[in-house]
Amino acid sequence: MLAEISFPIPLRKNFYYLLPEELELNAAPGLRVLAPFGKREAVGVMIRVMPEKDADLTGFRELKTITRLLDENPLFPEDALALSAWMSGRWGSPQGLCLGAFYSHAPKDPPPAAVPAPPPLPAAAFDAPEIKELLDALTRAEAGAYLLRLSALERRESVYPALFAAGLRREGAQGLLLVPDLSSIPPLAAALEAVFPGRVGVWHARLTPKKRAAAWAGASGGGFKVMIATRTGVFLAFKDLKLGVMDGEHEEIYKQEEAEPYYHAREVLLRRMEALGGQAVLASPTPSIEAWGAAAGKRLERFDAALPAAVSGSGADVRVLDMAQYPGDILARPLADGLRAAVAAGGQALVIAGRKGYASRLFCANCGWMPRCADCGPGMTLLKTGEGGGPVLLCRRCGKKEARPETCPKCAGKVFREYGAGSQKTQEAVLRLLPGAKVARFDGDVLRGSLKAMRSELESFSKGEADVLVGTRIALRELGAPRLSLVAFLDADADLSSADFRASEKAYQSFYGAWRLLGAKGDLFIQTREAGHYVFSRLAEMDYPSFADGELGARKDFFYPPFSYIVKARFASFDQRAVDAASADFLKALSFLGASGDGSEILGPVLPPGQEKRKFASEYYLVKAATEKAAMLALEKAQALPQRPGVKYFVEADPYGF
DNA sequence: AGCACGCCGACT
DNA sequence: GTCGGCGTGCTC
Repeated sequence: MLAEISFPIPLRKNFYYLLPEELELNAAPGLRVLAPFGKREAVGVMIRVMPEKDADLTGFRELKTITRLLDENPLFPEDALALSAWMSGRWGSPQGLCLGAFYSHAPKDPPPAAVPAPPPLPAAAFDAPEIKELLDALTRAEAGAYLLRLSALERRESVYPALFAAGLRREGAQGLLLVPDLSSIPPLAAALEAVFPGRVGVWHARLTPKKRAAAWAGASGGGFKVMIATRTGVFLAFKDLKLGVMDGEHEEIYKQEEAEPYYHAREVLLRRMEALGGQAVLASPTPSIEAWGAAAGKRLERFDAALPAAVSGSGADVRVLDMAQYPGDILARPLADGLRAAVAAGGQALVIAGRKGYASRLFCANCGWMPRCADCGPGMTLLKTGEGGGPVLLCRRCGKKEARPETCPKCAGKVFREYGAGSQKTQEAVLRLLPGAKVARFDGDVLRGSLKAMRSELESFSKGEADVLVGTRIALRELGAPRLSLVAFLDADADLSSADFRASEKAYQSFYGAWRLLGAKGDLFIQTREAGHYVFSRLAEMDYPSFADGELGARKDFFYPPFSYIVKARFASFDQRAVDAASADFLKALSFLGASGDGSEILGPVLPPGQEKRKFASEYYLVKAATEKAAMLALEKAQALPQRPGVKYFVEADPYGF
């Protein structure tokens, strides 16, 4: 007999091996095997066992023989092979790498047959009346997929333990709680410990090898009742996974696109829980429009956490400041007044700068002209310190530097103003405004400088020692603040001006997140030069469901997800003709889409601004496929395009970074 | 991804 | 004269 083996390597093919007779009886799909591979031995996963005559062995020099089986039984009770095959087709990474995501953390030696489970302690009941209907559904049904819209003041620490207490009543049933970032783990783990003492596991990428092995054993052996994990936890093997909960479902971090295998943890979780016949809950105060649409289309059942009547209707005041009225100001007058008042009253303020450092944009005070990179297009940022000590303009995309212009090339004006400010410059501006205040800073620079410096800045704010924290957006996520009474976004436009169809959603979500952080009262300031944008007009109500309904309608009108599936294909070369030829290949290979009559379409070519002047040609297309199946076929065809010399190909399903 | 082979630069 | 850079090619 032969065995077809998949290895965790970036190759889209599997390998055939001879299966020794003595292994035949124990061989089965889903088992890990050790096999000679090139000049080494490698661990692969058995895809199937078949008679020799079924394999196409033309052109083979020799067949090697499986060394040994690493597992007695498959590590996954569900069909991990089918899941990884779907994952491979959906996001385009080779199946071997997708399987690797499931199998790679397993210890190489077969896990002991009987894992010593801690004596089961009685699970404490945990009540959360505001989500009673969802708790009832979790208790009643075996299978199901739900969307939980958390209200503005809901605490995750009270809601999630109740979910698991309701969903995991059966002895042996296990739960998985996915969280977007490490800082969420300790408080949630503590809250879950109250319900399942001694039976809560933690999983994230930075575990030491020993802890990693223990966590794996606890999940796969059934010892842990609940595993709380970051993104990769969606691939952990469980003995009896019954309930998967995703916290902060709208967070982009759940989409892995920086390294293969590519996937979206939300989609993998839903698919996996469906395959297991279990339950999934997507939870967020601001659900993604994809999840919102799935609920509207009944793929998810939606529950809204009810606000206690006493607090509904209250919340921080929202002030959108049109920066056209405050030219050149870092802190517009109303914000400056608000900051003074907040600190004077003993409150804390969080100020979110657009970028780190000193960076800002330069514009002509007379005509509004802004310098752009002559080579590649984007607006240039102003740095205080060039090599000669004077100010220089920097292109963030290609790194081009040039001197700050003396006169405006458009109107010959000599007066320039700066717009926007980095965190460092902002910190100085805040110090000038509030001479006696303690101002901490938290951004990428501090982060990279040292972990200790970062912690101390953040902690001084979280403990209430600092009055103001100036940071970039990451500060929002890491934050605890006892007396927070003001949050300000100094430059809200950066996100909105992009080509990303999710730009409005993302912007609204981050404003809403900040508003939520403020709690029952306080001030949220948003500085913008696009005050007319509809995101701002909708902010006053702070009514996420109504915003999401509107956004979903727009997605439908423009045929974007969740109404279509996107595949992005980009071609780049120094030779424009080669790019044209690659584009022609692409359009020809994808011509089946137009013929299908299901509404699928191809958008493009999209050229980066200023393309004509550049020596490097680049363009992209967006395939909007009507069905997942059509998208997967489009992805496959785009990946199979003939490689033209000198052309770089970037093909991506379900892109988030634009 | 590993791991080897392969052909050009600074060193015990 | 060797060690070592990473380009290219292959893995049933």
